[in-house]
Amino acid sequence: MFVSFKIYYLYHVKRTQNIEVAVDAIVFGYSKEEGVSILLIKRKYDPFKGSWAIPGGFVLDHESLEEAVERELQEETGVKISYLEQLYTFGKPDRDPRTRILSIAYFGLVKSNQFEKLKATTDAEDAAWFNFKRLPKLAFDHKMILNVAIERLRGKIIYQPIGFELLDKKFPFSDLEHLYSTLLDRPIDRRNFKKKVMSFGILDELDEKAKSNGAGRPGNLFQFNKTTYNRLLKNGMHFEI
Amino acid sequence: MFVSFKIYYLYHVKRTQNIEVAVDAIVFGYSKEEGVSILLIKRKYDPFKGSWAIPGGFVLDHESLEEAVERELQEETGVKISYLEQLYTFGKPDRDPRTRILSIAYFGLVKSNQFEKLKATTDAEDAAWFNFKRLPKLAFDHKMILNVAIERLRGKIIYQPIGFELLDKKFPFSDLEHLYSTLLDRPIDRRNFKKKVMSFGILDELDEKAKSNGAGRPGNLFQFNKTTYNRLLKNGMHFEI
DNA sequence: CCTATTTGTGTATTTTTAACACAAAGGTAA
DNA sequence: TTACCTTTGTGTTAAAAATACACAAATAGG
Repeated sequence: MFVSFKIYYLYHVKRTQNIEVAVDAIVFGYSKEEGVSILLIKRKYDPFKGSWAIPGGFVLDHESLEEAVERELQEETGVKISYLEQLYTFGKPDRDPRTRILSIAYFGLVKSNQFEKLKATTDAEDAAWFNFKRLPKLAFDHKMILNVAIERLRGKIIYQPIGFELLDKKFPFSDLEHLYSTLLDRPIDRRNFKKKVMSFGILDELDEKAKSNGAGRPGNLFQFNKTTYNRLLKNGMHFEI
Repeated sequence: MFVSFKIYYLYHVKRTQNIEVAVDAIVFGYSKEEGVSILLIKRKYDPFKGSWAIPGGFVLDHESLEEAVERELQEETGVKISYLEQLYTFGKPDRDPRTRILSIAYFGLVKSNQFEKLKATTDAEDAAWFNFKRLPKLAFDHKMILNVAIERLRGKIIYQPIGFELLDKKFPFSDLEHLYSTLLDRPIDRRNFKKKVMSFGILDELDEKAKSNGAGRPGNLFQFNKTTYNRLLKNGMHFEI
């Protein structure tokens, strides 16, 4: 009788709910050759063993959601991100076949240099980048989550200068142009685009020339100036491509 | 021994986490007299007993997050919303003094006619509207949550026609103008504003005149045409004030 | 019927966006 | 070393959109 009460207490009073809390991280990377890509892991365990999935995992009791994201990403892929923001919380009761799992999805960007570095570790058989237009079949409701993430990235680069988080610290202007063109899926007029971007005054043009990558006239390298950006932002500047 | 195992199983295997899941609803209402207002409840129990707070509560195992929001709103305030979208998930480990509570905040709008109707029920001693610029002291981290919600509403009415969800089905044009002016906190040129809004073709001008509210020339009533809006949206129309 | 209040309406100016083409720099291969 | 290929850099003009601005007409109330 006492035992039953104890179990009842733990199960129904202290824990009235049966919902587990997880985070997922949709991480975008970019290179001129590979285009915009998303980081996925191959699931090592059931359900969906062997399927590709968005990296993520359960939140520990003491850590913040952002800490959970960075820990899981480190464990599963070894990747360090340069930009992170919350995307959306997916909470349908039956989105996981085992038990109810609530997932707070985050949306991350990695710099071009991190793009190649990938380390497969314990939790995942494999981790790899997939071009965002050629994604494999995905576990759970991850396909839908990715669509939300892609829409968010697409919408966001228009009115916030987060595209720079996908490039190296120093980059040729054409990389930025190519990134926007790929993501927005439309051609971009080089002159008009440059005119507009430079008009914000948040890009420093360096004296260094970009490396020669085969053929073509080498261009100057540029660098995003976050300090200037923040200052201008305070003064009411409005970034919009 | 068997008993310990059972408890261990329930507590540590089936339930490795100690996080409770709640939803909160930031509900906006509007009337020309009262301006943009937010629906709050007075807490009946500790912690923060007697403080004003955002309505919300724990998610039941079987219900979706949206269902939880609507149920809690019904229980606590009796208000029915006309627009609901997810706002943000607040997950800091210590945001509630009792135990870790994750809150998925939603953002809702009610039509002007619902604005007055308020019913205080069991869970809250009281429920009331507060002008969004004159908010009382709030429980938990609710102040911060409200700020996020206000920013979201402000940002959103610019590029999505959700302002109509705050008005009656039929409204005089000046109501819309006043709503935008209040929310964006800047004067609006009546002629330019009307020119732009009407250019989208999503407002039907009715033959009825608005009631006389004291003095002034009565104007026509207008009505948001959602069907037309959805059709135009598909054809690539871009709403932006 | 006079006054106060609110609605309705058009044009001119400025600003922003969009369209558009050719010369210069370097790499590579003949 | 030269000819060719690829890529970068640059300015003007036309069209579209945003902004600034003022007065007459309709009603309510005194």
